[in-house]
Amino acid sequence: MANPEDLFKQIIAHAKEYGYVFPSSEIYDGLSAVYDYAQYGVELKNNIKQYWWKAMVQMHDHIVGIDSAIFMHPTVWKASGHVDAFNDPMIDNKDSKKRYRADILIEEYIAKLEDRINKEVTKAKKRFDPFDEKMFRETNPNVLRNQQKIDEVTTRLAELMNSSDMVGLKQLIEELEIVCPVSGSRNWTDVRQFNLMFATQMGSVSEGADTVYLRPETAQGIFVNFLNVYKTGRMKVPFGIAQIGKAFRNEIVARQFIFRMREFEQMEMQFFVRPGEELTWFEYWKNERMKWHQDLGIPAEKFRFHDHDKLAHYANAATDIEFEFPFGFKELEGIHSRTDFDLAQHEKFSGKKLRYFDPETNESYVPYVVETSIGLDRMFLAVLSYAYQEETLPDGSQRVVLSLPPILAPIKVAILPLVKKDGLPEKAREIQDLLKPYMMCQYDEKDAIGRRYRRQDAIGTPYCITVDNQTLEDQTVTIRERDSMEQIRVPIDRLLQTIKF
RNA sequence: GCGAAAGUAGCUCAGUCGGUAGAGCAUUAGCUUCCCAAGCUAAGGGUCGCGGGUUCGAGUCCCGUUUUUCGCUCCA
Repeated sequence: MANPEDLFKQIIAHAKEYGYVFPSSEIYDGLSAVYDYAQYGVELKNNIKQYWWKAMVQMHDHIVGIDSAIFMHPTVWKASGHVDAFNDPMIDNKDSKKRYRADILIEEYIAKLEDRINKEVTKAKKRFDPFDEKMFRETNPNVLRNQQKIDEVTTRLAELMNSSDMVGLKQLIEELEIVCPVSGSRNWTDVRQFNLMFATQMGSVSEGADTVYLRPETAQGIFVNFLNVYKTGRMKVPFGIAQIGKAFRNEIVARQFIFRMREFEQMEMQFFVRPGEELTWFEYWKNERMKWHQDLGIPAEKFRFHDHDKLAHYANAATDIEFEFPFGFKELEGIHSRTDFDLAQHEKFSGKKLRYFDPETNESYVPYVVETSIGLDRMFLAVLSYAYQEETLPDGSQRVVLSLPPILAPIKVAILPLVKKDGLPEKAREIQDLLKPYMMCQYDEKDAIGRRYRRQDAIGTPYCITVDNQTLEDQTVTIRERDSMEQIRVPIDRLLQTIKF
C-alpha cells in the first residue's frame, strides 16, 4: 500500500480526475487554497448536508434551522471578540525564519526584567537577616532601575497595542535590542497585522461607508437571531438552532487541499440550555455527534475525541472529534460548552435583553449554549479519503473504488445495457425513466460492461443495474453491488423496494 | 510568510548536445462483445504554468513570478 503522503496525493488527483473537486480559476493558474466542487462533488456535498440536516433538525422536535446572511452588523464582531482576537501583530526573524507575536516578544522581555529583580531579591535575602523585602524593593538601585524599565515598557506596549501602531512596535523591539530566541539575531522584518476577517465596504458611497466583514463563523448568525426564533417559534429551553453556511477566514497558511481553506462551509447547531445543565448536555451532544459519524458505517477507530486542556475564554468545556485523515488525526468537528458568553456579550453591545423566561422555575435568565460545529469541507474530505480504495481483485486486476456510504453517493444507480443493440438500450432507458424521480441515475452504454462497472466504482456508485436479453423475456434485471461486486436478479417492478440507501 | 521539491495533452510520463512536441491510458465516433478495464478503426486534444533575458534559434540555459505538495510558523 502507498505511504500516507502518496495516498493523499492520489486522493486529490482522483478528486480532480473524476469530477469531485477542481482548483478554483484553474485556467488562470488557480487561486491559492480555493477549490470548486465539481459535478459529483456537489452531489456528495449536498448529500452530506442533507444527512446532517435530517439528523439534527428533522429528527429533533426541539431543533429548528435558519439561514442567516453572510454580512452582519459590524458590532456583532466586536461583541463576539473577533475584531480584537483576530488582530495579532506578527514579526518574523529573517535569520531563523521564525515568526513571533510582536507583543509576546515584548512581554517576554518584561518577564526577563522581572526575573532579574527576583534574583536580586533572593540574593539579598541570603545576605541580610532580618530582611525587609518591601524596603529592599523600594530602595535598591538595581531593582528600581529594572522596575522603572518594566513600567515604562508596559505602558508603551499598551499604548502601541491600543493604537495598533505597527511601526512603533517594531521600533520598541529594536530599541530594547530584543533578539530572536532561536537565531539570536536582531534581523527583524516589519511588524504586520494579520486580520483573519475579510473586510469590504457596504454602501455605494465610500465616504462614511461602514466596513463590513465576511463572517468568520456562522454561530453569530444564530445568536443574534436567538430572540426572534425563541419568540416566533414558541421554543422552550432546551432547544437548538441549526445552520449550514459559508464562513471566511484569511488564514496565513491555508493548505492541505480542502482541509483548510479561506472560504469554507460550516454545519453548526447551538443548543440553548438552563444554566448549570450545560455540562450534561455537553456530554449528550458528544455522544450524539460521535454516533452520527459512526452511523455512516465508518469504523469507530477512525475517530477519537480530543479534549481541550486550554479552554477559550468563552468555554467551560470543549472537545474535538478528530478523524484519521491521510495526514493524521485532525479536527473534524468541535463540541463546545460556550456558557452564556455570546448572548451576554450581545446583550451588552446591543442593549437588548436576550433572556429566556422559564415557566417551570419562574425565572428569567440568559441561556447557556452547547455548540456542535462541523466543517462541511472537512467532512467531505473525511468521507472521500475513507472511501478511496485501491484493490487488487482475485484475478490479479486492479480497481479503484470509492466505497462511499450509499446515502452519500452522488450517483445511486447506473443503468447499463449489456450490449448496445437488440433493443437493450431502449429497455435500459425505460428503467432509467422509472427510477429518475427517486434517485440520481446515470445511463452508460459505451465500452465493455466490465469497464463501465469500473467507471462507476471510481465515482462511488453503489449499484449498477444491467439489462440483458433475459430482461426482454421476463422483465428482470441484475443489480451489481459496488463493494462485493456480487449480483442478484430482481424484477423491474421491485427495483424501487430493493435499492436501499 | 520562510525553506525544499515539482509544474510538458483530462491522467501518468518521455523529450538526447539548445534545432518549431511524443507515448500509453482517458475522451469522442464507429466496429466487435451476454457480466467485471487495457480487441479493431478513426478523430479531437498542448503557446511545454506565466513573464522576461541569453541565443540565429529555448520545453531544454539564466532571472522573476505563480500554483501544488512537504517542513517551519499560524489556527479566537
